[in-house]
Amino acid sequence: MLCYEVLHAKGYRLTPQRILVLKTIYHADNHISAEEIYEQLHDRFPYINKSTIYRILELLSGLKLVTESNLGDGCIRYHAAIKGHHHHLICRICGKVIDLEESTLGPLKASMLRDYGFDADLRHMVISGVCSDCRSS
Amino acid sequence: MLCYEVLHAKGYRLTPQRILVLKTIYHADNHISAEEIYEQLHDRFPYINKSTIYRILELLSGLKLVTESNLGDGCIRYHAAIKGHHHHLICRICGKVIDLEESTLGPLKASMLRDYGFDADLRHMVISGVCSDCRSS
DNA sequence: GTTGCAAATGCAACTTGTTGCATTTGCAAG
DNA sequence: CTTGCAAATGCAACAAGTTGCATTTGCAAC
Ligand SMILES: [Zn+2]
Ligand SMILES: [Zn+2]
Ligand SMILES: [Zn+2]
Ligand SMILES: [Zn+2]
Repeated sequence: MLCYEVLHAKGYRLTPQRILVLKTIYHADNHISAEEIYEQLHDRFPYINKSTIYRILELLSGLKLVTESNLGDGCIRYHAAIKGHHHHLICRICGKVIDLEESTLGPLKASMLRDYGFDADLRHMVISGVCSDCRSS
Repeated sequence: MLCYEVLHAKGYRLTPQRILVLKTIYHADNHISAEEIYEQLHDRFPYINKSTIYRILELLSGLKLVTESNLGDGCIRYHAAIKGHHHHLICRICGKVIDLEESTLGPLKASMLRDYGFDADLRHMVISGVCSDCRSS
């Protein structure tokens, strides 16, 4: 897996805990929370500590190996960056989630750069609002 | 203050705690956190309870009397909606904050509506990235 | 001004996430 | 295969935010 090489190249150790967290995020169907990662791993490997999980997630996020997103359920959720980027529209009435291609926000990124010289990090945005079904009723 | 009328019109009681929280947010120079509101109020009115503050903020936010935003310092910060809306670009290198007029994201809002029928709530976005100064160095 | 009662608050226990520090360990060098 | 040591982890205490429930109170009706 490419992630291991990134860690090694930047001088970070390849510990069993880091490998387990990376595998858990990679194999998760959807976006997974720190708590869920901890629960899954602690069942099989009781020696794994909660604070270690949080520190590993902070590291992986800083290295951009995983993306963080706040889907509005009160916790940060993680996603393997290697699986690609995308955005979410979340309906605040019915909770439905619409996924957007990363490229959808290309014009926005370009206008930020042109007007403000600001290189916006738009890899995994979450936008709240009301979906078409809920608007018509 | 208009906020009181909104509360009354929707059938919510006008309690001393709610009035104090509204005044504190309105008179805050910048975006203020729940913890800061609690500290300021608890100094002068020791009977005020922490959980009450959090519940009031949740209510005011739901009624759109205040806007929530995560400026990346680990807590949600609040802003009086009556003072107007805007967006923030935050540089992840130097921490500088660039404020945007609400209208800047008008085209984005329009394209969400046109392409997905989604009425996006873009009143107070926070976008992370790298500012022009930090990019040139 | 009383009264009645649902709404709001205070309290305390709890959950979730963070931090400082002692111990352990990945891994590079010999 | 050892050794050395900075990096990483485990632990326990802590901070921030949430929840259930008993008590209090805003306020509308009389
Ligand atoms: Zn996503
Ligand atoms: Zn909906
Ligand atoms: Zn703001
Ligand atoms: Zn900068």
